[in-house]
Amino acid sequence: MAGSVNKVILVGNLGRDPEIRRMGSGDAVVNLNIATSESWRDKQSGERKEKTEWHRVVIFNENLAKIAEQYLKKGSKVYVEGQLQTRKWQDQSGQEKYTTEIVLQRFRGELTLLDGRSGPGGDSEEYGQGGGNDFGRSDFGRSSPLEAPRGGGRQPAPATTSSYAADLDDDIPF
Amino acid sequence: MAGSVNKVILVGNLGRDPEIRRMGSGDAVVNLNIATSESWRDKQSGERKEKTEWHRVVIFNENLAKIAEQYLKKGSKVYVEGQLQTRKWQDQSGQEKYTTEIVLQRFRGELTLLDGRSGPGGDSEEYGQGGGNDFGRSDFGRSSPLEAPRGGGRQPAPATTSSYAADLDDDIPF
Amino acid sequence: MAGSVNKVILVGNLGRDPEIRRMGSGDAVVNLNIATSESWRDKQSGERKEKTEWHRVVIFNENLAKIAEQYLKKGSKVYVEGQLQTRKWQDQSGQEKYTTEIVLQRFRGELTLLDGRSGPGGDSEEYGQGGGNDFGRSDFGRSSPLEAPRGGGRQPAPATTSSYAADLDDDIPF
Amino acid sequence: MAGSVNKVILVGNLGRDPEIRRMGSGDAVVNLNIATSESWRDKQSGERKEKTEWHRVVIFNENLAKIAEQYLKKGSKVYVEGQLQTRKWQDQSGQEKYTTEIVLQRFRGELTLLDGRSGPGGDSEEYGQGGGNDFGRSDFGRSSPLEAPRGGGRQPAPATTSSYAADLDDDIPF
DNA sequence: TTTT
DNA sequence: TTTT
Repeated sequence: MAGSVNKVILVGNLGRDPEIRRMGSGDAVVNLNIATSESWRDKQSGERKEKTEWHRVVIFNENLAKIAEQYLKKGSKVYVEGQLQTRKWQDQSGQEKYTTEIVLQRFRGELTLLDGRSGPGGDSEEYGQGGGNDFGRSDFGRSSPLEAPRGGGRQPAPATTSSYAADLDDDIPF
Repeated sequence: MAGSVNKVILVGNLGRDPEIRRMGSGDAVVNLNIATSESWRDKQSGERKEKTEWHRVVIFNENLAKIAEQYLKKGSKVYVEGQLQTRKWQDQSGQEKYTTEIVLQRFRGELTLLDGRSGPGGDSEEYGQGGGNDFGRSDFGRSSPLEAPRGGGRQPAPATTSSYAADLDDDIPF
Repeated sequence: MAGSVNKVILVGNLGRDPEIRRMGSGDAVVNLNIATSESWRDKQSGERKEKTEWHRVVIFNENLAKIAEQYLKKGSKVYVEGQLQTRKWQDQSGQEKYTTEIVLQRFRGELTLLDGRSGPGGDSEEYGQGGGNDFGRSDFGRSSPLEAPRGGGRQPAPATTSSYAADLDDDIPF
Repeated sequence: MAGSVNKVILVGNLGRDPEIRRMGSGDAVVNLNIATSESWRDKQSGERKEKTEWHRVVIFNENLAKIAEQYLKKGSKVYVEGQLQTRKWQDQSGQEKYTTEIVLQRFRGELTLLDGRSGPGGDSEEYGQGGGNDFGRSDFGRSSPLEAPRGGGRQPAPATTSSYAADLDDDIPF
């Protein structure tokens, strides 16, 4: 539409382990079920109440899909940024259904693990020291591996996709 | 869930005039249909493509509902901030359906008109002079009218709810 | 300006305990020092690098100030939402200085504790069971305590300020 | 820090034309001065008040820099998404100063023109037809031009960097 | 310095 | 159904 923004920001916990599907192209697509909730005290009864909202997140972004696959699990607390998409489908009986999802497209979206210590079981020295389980705002996606990360002038070396992508193949990305 | 965030930010245009429903309590609930879209050039065909996403926005926030009712119309460009909620309902045939909406709860959410000149048709002197079609981050809601807007210390007079609430009763709030 | 948005979203850790100042009015104003950081692997050296950015957060919002005062401490991980404000001041030598802060005005902003277990030392049963250390998007501020939290129609009871405000006086708000 | 988020979202107007600097590498770096403001009615005096906040935005992202250079001008209304960075510098007298900016790093950030019709002066046919002055969430950056925009599976062709990057070289990107 |  |  020209001049539009479609952004969802969630901080919540995975209700179950990530679900990974493999596309024909070999790319992984990861689905997350994320719960957010609010609690309050009911004015009348004085009771504490809580309402949980479940969100369906779909990750097409390759880097983030890999990371989700490797490091997220049931209970993980994450920061997710994506866009809303509603798709139509038909159930077995031919009924039209609509599902709204938070989508992290290729080269788009962000996913950050917020648990104190969420890396791989063993927890490598890398991870322990290196710091940063912000596994990459995958905005960087698969940007040209030929592109040296010169950065933005006076900024210190910026976090480019290239380095993240490389990391994913040989060691822990955060 | 403790420590969760559920936030949607949209900038888009209304596909039709706002729909107003009156609750038993007399409160208005406003529904907006907002379009966001992205465009890109297809690599293969070289054609320009565009995909529009439609969002259903529900405003329970009283101040924002009034404002939406008065100043928004088909085509208006708005900034909306709310939270995702999915509700279950049954269609006429008893089929279970789910609808996901961006909800602006009472005292919650934001709604800002982004059109250059979007006030009421004639454009009142109030509006012309008053300035600001940022019709109030309705966070202020109907907070205590007994509360003087002393502000935050060194800040210049802050925009408090009180003043907004007052405005709503006697004149145009912006 | 009419139609403007000024929003900052941070997820980071406190570099030191909150600093509380008491205003003439008796209201508390809380300052937080929050660190965010990014890490990446340097293309040339192959080394892991990390850059930390420090943010100065000022909380005028009374509910959130109380909560920050009570439950945040050095190292706490928080989600903060506020607005950017730059103010001018003079140092001892009369030099003009500018400081940019993330401000949570009265009735505005959000503050959510993201640590797994961040409540008060003893940890009440309330807290343990009730869930929710999302201590209230303080949008609710001090909205009218005379206002029953009827909610937004079909929504389940919404989290209103009233209940939160009440909580703060007699028990743990989350 | 591991698990951090540093995000600024602004909707405001340019106080003056973009300032372009050319780096040694030939890359352009663009500075924007953006105003956001809030207005309210003073409780005591009954007067309308307004406070404007000025923001310094720095664009290192190459695509967005080009676009800012070409299409933004004094008065333009824009949506900007970047991150906070504070840098230290010395004025002529050797005094230490700090400046906080909203930075759009390479491959990062977003910039969307919100004016109804803000394209190039003459308004090319391309622009008129092409649609979309959402000039690309430059997340796409300069990602590999060898990467075909296959998209995210069932999604319709997604907006990939590739197409945007290509556009920038031969015609108007929106 | 913008915008309303 | 909007917008460009």
